[in-house]
Amino acid sequence: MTTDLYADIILPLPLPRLFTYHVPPEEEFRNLTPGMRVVVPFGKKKQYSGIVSSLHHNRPENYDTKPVITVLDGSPVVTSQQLDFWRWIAQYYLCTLGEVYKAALPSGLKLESETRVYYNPDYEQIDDLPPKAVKVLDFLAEKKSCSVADINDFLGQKNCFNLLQKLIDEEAVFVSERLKERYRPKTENFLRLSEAYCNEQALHKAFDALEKAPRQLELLMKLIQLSGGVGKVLERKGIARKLLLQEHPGQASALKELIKKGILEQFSDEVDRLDHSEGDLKSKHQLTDDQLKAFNEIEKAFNEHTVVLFHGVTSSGKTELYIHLIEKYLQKGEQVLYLLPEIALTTQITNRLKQHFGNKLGIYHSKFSNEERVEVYRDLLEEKNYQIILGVRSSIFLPFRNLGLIIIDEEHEHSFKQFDPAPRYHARDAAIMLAHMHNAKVLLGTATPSIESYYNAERGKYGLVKLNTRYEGIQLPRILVADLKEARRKKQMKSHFTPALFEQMEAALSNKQQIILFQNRRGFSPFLECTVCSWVPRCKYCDVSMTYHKKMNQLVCHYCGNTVTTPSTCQACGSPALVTQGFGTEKIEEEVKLLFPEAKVARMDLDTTRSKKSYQTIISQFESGAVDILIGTQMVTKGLDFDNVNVVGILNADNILNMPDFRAFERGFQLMAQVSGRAGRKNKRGTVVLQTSSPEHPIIKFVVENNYDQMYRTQMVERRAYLYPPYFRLIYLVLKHKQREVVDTAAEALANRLRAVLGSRVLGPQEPPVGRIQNQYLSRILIKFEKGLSAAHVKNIIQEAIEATLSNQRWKYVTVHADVDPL
DNA sequence: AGCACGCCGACT
DNA sequence: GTCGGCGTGCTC
Repeated sequence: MTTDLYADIILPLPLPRLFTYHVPPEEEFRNLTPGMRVVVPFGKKKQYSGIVSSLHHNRPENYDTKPVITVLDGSPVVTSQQLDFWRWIAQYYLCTLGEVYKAALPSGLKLESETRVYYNPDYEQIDDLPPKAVKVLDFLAEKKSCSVADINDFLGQKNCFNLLQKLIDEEAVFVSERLKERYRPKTENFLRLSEAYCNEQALHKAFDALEKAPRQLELLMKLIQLSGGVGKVLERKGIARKLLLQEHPGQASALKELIKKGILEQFSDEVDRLDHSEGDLKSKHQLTDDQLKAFNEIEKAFNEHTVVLFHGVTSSGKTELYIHLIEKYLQKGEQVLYLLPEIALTTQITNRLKQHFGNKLGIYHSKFSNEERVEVYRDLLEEKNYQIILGVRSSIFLPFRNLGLIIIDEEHEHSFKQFDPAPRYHARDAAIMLAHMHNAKVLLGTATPSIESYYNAERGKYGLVKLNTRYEGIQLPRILVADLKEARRKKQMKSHFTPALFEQMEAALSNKQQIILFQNRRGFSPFLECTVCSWVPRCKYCDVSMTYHKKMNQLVCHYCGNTVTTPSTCQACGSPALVTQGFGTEKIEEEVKLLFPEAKVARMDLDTTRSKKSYQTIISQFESGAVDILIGTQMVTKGLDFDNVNVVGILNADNILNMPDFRAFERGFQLMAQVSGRAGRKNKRGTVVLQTSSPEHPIIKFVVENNYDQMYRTQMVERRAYLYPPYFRLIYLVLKHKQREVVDTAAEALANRLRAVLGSRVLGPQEPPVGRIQNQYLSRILIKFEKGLSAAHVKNIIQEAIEATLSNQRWKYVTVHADVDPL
């Protein structure tokens, strides 16, 4: 123990430990508290902004500490409750705190270290320099400073390091690490009366003076009007320049004159990027009797349970019920988090909530810019406007102070689980933990509960409330099963359409009704194939065939993003006979256009909805009736309500059901039930045509009967028999290395080590479906263990086994990551 | 994960 | 002879 102060810092790195720095005695660090951001040196020249995890007086024994350089905050940006939550995530999902930090803070609050190069004005050239160096020096002399990347760009080469080193040795330039604050508040120009004119008398004088300048007078009058009258304008609150000129376009010069005369003054101020406008707050609808009954049951269930599963059929008006519930919590002064899967967060739902809650509603979404996300974060931190957050997965990391309720809509959705970068967390499960920490309630809402949640509800861990009637008596759609095998045998198929679907589409089009076609593209994306030798183009870095994108005439690897232009000849045999295989939404779109040349067709999938705007455009086009047929992937199933859709076509149910995954049937049921729910609105019963080669498949039957319970029971029998969730827990361990041989032996060694303790609960190692990604070979171990075994205990065993295996010189450079509760 | 150091092949 | 490839090891 010393009197010196040390800080354990969380750095945004996938390193397992925290790093200890000493805190200098200066005044600046007097109020240093866990949760504040600090800048610390790391390695030879890097600087990072880290989060103070804890402060203590224990001097580390084995190394000298470096000092904390600066504190970035006057008060913590991460609350102690959040830190506890981070620690739980890291421990439960077997990842580092640094990885959680990276995922939890909007990148605008994470600083980036950037090497700056500065020109030395005192430099006098003595030796001769190579011409390139002179060029760089001239460039720098003009700009004073720039980044290393800028010099590379300027020279048009990849690496200028040697050149730069020479210049540094010459003392012609110097470099330093400068941290760049990435978040800049947005500012706007405002106008107000200048001090000198800030009384009625002076104002009258101004009016007189402007007698001969009607435009300027007009502007002044407008300013007064916008301020809310003469009395108000004297308060000098400031009116946005933009707003003032909006009504008097082209009068910037008149405005300039007013400023020059000293009547008005212009100043800039920070503005919110987010819309706080109240709009017309609409009062909520009355709940129907059935909804009200469900509402009361939910309230009652919350008395006994933290989590309640709300199983309401599609179109039962769940959102309306949520609104009533949210209001209750707001009245108690508590915050509400409303979680939605990424793809479901459409303007439809945001508008609806905005109408009810106005500026109390904050939206947190990946399609929002960094700045916007920082503003939501800061707003919550400072407890300003927002009491409800409508957000995606990552919004569980926002700094809630007083969370009362978390609604997780479409609870069954797989996109709540993060896959690729760690932390591989499930937002639903993590949110339940978060609720426990805040003593809040959780409502899981869905028409097709996940087996796990339904199981928890059935055995009494969660409360369960059902709502089986659709809003305004809308009938459930009629589901027709069309046999693909039979239609093919009888040669009745029109490309991918059975007669049944084709007829329904024709009928709908002639009745001016809309159609949604659903094609699940996963595992069936279009690729190129040589008709002569069957060669298929594959990614250079990954073990997958490349996906063909017609619009861009490119082949794209969906694993690493590598793109190449489509080859015109086969790379194996030189034949030009390359054809596309497989069909995705793009192919369907093309066919529909041929089959229904009169109809207007739109496509909605990952490719067409990259931006916030394009997504919106497609939806509003369909809403307005400008589009007759909408073709899409999963996206079309989520949270969209259209009034005029009468036919929904599921083009191929088999490729959902035939996925090599124990959840394939559950998923298939959810998907088909959800798509079907899009059919039929107010006064007409919709039709769903379900095309399949196995019409007798039990899941197809359950979908037709809308029989969730039966589906659940049959699935539970299988889950028990084959030791799957919810009876068992799963953890995947994925090993990576750039040599096949090294990963394989490492995985074998790790599996054996685990087997020594866990026995037959350890399966594999096995090469995953895609065995190589970005030139790294993969191997996977599955650990399956019964609910009775302590998960924490198993995780300890896993961590020790990984550590022990990697300590062997041979496997030193193998990386291992865990996927806890994989989907 | 970066990033530097260090030890070997292909170029002025 | 150097440039620059990537294997190895470290970061409080």
